[in-house]
Amino acid sequence: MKTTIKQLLQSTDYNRQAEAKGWVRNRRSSKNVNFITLNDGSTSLNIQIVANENINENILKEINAGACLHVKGTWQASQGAGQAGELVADEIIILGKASPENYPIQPKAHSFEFLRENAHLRSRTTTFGAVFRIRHNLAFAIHQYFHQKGFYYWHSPIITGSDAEGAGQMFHVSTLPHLNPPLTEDKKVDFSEDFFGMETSLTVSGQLEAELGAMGLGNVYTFGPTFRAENSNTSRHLAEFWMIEPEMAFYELVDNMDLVEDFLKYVIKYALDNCVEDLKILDQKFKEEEEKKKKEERAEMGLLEKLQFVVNNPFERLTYTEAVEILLNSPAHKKKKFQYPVSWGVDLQSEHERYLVEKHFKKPVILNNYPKTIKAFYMKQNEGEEVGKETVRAMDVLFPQIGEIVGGSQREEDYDKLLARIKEVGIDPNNLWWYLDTRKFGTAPHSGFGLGFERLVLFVTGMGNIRDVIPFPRTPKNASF
RNA sequence: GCUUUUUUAGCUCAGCUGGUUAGAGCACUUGACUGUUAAUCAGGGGGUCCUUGGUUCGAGCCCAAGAAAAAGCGCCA
Repeated sequence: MKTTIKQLLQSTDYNRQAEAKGWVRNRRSSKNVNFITLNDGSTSLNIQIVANENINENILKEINAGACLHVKGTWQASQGAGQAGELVADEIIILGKASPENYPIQPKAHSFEFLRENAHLRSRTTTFGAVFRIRHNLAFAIHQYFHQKGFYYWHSPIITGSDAEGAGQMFHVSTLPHLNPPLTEDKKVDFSEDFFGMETSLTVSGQLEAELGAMGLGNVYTFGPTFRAENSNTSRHLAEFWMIEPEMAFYELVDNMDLVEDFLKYVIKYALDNCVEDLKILDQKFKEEEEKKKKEERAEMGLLEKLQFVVNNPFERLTYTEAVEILLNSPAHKKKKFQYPVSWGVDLQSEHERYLVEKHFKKPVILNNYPKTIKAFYMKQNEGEEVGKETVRAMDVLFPQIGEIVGGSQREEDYDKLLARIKEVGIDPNNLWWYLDTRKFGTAPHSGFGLGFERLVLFVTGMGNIRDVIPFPRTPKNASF
């Protein structure tokens, strides 16, 4: 097995033979000595290779940024100041050349837009190396958290025949010919001729299937790709993203809120404990980006400070009704600063959520018990409420800068109420017979939530655009790589 | 999808009121330099000014249409 640069850098066992393989970040030369900065992705830190006269000049010429090297030499304490150890090369083998005139990644700061257009190479940069290592660690922490809690990883299908949740426009999945597909008698596409014998799409949510799992296994979670064909052009939306959806039998809304808070704190703490080097790099990058902004638009905390704060402070919990009260009494409302008017019953806009999180409470907020009319059909209806003021047991977790990071609810377990609500919103109950069956046979109170994985990564890395926290982003008009 | 902004060298950008041969830093290249840290110093090469059409004696600059990108909004995770 190969030794990584991370392992070598941790070693103080000097004056021994060692090897390193990686990609050249930079080469500096003077008359008798060359210094090569090499990185293999195992850590954000680079290793310094010292190449003396014994290395052939023709080989040195091919050691340009981007080239891949295998270096054999002596690991020794560094004579220079920037690093503890350095690898003095006896032999350098060029595994892969990189033409210096064409290789796009230079040893300098590039814009995120440029690197997005070079997404196939951006994992070789310091920032993106850090982002993707943190992304991995967060994914691992999520699995570890649920595993420790006795949850089962439940694989909900990616191709689905149900268009029930109404979470967004769906991508169709079909093997029928685009031109002249088979038609039914009333001139519609005849999906009975299609691969699955029915109209199918990519999933917009694994929740309904997760509920089925929870009704047998108790506590389950999904963690998989999710697809929404919405023409959303923002720094917080992707057409293909990864979502975590735990679903728990015998959880009431308050248990759901307890879980989501504990869960978010756990995974953020995991990153703080296990991604120190990478977070320091991003903390620095965050500082630089903030300095470009106007003073009034700058964040109050640095990245590391913000993550510590979230881990160490309780989230604010309040009902939708209380939130509306706060908004109505806010100076922003009185001075008519809100673009969208607030009143009980309207869906809160980004500006309202931001006001609550960033101005009023200055901490993560869990909003709960929303009006029934603005939430999905499967949410549990509260009882004994005034007509026109009915609420459901929904909860959204709002984070500073990100907005809604989690949406969840206690589910309606009453068969009659659920069926009535399904009909009310215009869904054909026949399409959801399997979902309704869980309420028919041994129904149980249960709850769950959905976490947008990239929004979590966005928050933890402090990056500004969700397209920069997934290796190959899919957005409207972009499916390259 | 809507609003605003942007598009000039490989990258990041400047380009005045429309006026001769479009500039800078970095990168690249050649050379110098006894240990550098995005090394430094000196020389050199490098342009479909996003596209199409228009106005004008003359357009990187003005007008129109289109494309792409970014920020904000909507939809949401």
